[in-house]
Amino acid sequence: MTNIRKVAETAGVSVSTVSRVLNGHPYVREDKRRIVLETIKALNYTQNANAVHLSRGKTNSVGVVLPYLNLPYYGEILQGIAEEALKAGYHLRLYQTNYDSPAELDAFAALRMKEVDGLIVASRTNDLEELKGFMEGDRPIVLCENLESESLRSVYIDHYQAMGRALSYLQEKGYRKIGLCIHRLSGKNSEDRMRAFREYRGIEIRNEWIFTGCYHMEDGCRVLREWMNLKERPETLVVTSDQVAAGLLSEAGRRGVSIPQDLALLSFDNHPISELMGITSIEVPSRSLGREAFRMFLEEGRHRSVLQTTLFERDTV
Amino acid sequence: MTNIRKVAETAGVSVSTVSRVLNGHPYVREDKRRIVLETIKALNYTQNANAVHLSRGKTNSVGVVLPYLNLPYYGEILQGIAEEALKAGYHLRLYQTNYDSPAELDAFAALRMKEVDGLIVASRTNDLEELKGFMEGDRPIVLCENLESESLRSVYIDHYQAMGRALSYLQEKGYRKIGLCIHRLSGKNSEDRMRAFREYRGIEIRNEWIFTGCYHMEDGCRVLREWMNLKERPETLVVTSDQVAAGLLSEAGRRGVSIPQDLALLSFDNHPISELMGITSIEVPSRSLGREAFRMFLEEGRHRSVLQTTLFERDTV
DNA sequence: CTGAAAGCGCTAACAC
DNA sequence: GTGTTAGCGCTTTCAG
Repeated sequence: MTNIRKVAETAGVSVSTVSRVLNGHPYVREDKRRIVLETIKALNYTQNANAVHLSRGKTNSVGVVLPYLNLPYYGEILQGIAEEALKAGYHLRLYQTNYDSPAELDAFAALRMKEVDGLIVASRTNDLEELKGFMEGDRPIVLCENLESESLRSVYIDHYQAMGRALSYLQEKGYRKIGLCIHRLSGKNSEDRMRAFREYRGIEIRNEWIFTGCYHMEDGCRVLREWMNLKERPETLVVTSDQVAAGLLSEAGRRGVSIPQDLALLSFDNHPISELMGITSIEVPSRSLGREAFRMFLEEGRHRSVLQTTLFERDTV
Repeated sequence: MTNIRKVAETAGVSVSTVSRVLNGHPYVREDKRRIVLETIKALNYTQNANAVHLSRGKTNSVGVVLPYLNLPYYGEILQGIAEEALKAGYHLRLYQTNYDSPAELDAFAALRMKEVDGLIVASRTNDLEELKGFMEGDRPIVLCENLESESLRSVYIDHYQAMGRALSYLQEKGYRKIGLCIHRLSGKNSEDRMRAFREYRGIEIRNEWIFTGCYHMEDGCRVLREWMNLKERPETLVVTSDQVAAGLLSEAGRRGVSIPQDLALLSFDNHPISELMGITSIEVPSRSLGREAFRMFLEEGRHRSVLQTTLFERDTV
């Protein structure tokens, strides 16, 4: 167990001198610095991160809270966070929650326990007030949702606006009967989308045209079959992820449903698959969302940031 | 800054007693236990993880080293690891490397610094010998590649065998001229695949039929165009990921190339997209790979484990 | 059952 | 420039 004291002793200097060269502090004579460096190498010494963290009171790492890892949307957010973290010399601790409340609280507990310097929450299931209880003075929490708060930081896409835009685009194209494929009904982002959907005027919507639990391609296939079994069908579906839209589209091909003649599809994300399959999609800049979330964690001051969406017209509307 | 000592003082007991109730140790009288618990709640006290880690010499977390986060293969591995880690009460530290050598070494440095209790390496770029230099007595390193080693642990898919099987399947189907789409040429897994490809007898292969840098759908599109520009074309392509095969397939549709008549495709992964698009694919159980990797990190004893692949015949061969 | 005290390994204020 | 030393907050012998 070779520690800083041993290095100091064998190098014939004090621990503080060793600490200074370790941390690149000034005021160390060149010859001492050199002998310390040599001793470190000779003893094959490495700092103990936990001791450093304890002493410094921070860990240079940030926790990322997300429900699933195998969904492109979260993969991209994570990638964006990772890119910025790498630049800033931060590391990521992952809290994959499956929207399980205790698993999510775990991440917040880690914050209080000073295991992470801050938290980026890509999506959550716990109540905001509950979560606020875990706040620690200067340890930022960034949420990827539209939020007004003194204490929390928020990077988001205006899903209310994006949904409104989707609907007005469909309306312009002459569609009236509109259905929806959505991940879940709870959660700020989903609620914003739902609200926009329900409040929009001049279209026909029905509860049985709203399909929830749509995450993967398979869900898209399932929804198309359900759509076929409907007595009264919507003419078009707004789909909150490209993966699901891809499932819908390909199942439609198999079942002889013409897109967009029988059913139009307007999707969100604009990931490569939508371009590949010619799916009209509204880009949600998830990678940028991740990047921005990390920057917001790092920088003091900014507490709120909106990212813009872009419509890509292709062949499914 | 409410710490264990303060809790002890206000509860009127010693720090060790507080520590005992904190850690659920036996031999604490019920009334003391209760008063400690109450004081903890009253003072809104939380343990400092870094102090615990320092004192215990372990962090209950494992580092995961992988090149990219937005590739389904790695997403699934990560998901598998996360599932098992959750069960075991471990946390994940992410080291996303982009196959950048220093970024990868960072993870190994963290191991030496006792920031993680072990490492799971999904894919690496550094030399094995170099990495071994970072080994710490009892801190396991699990690599997702075929490896014989006393010190390292290995969970893998036999890519040599899987490739051989792919080729013999194609051969049975009457194909002779075979090309290859592969991620990269270096790396144990890729080398195993390449070796199987080169050593296989009775088929025609050419260097210009080997396409590297194939990760995403877009790469598949690109490769199809390159294939079209070839004077002499292979009749079939073995593709090391469904995403890339999907790109090839859809670009083929756009360019009027018939699959499998003009070009057959045999892919790896068997992720949902291959089922969706009817791509013949050899299942690589990446989720299980992740799960198994974590178990191997945790359990003493087992040092080597192979996972089997399964062929799913569909419409592209 | 309980407490005192010796670490765990490092940082940084302070004195020289 | 350099060394001494008091923390950082917790765990865990060891003695009682």
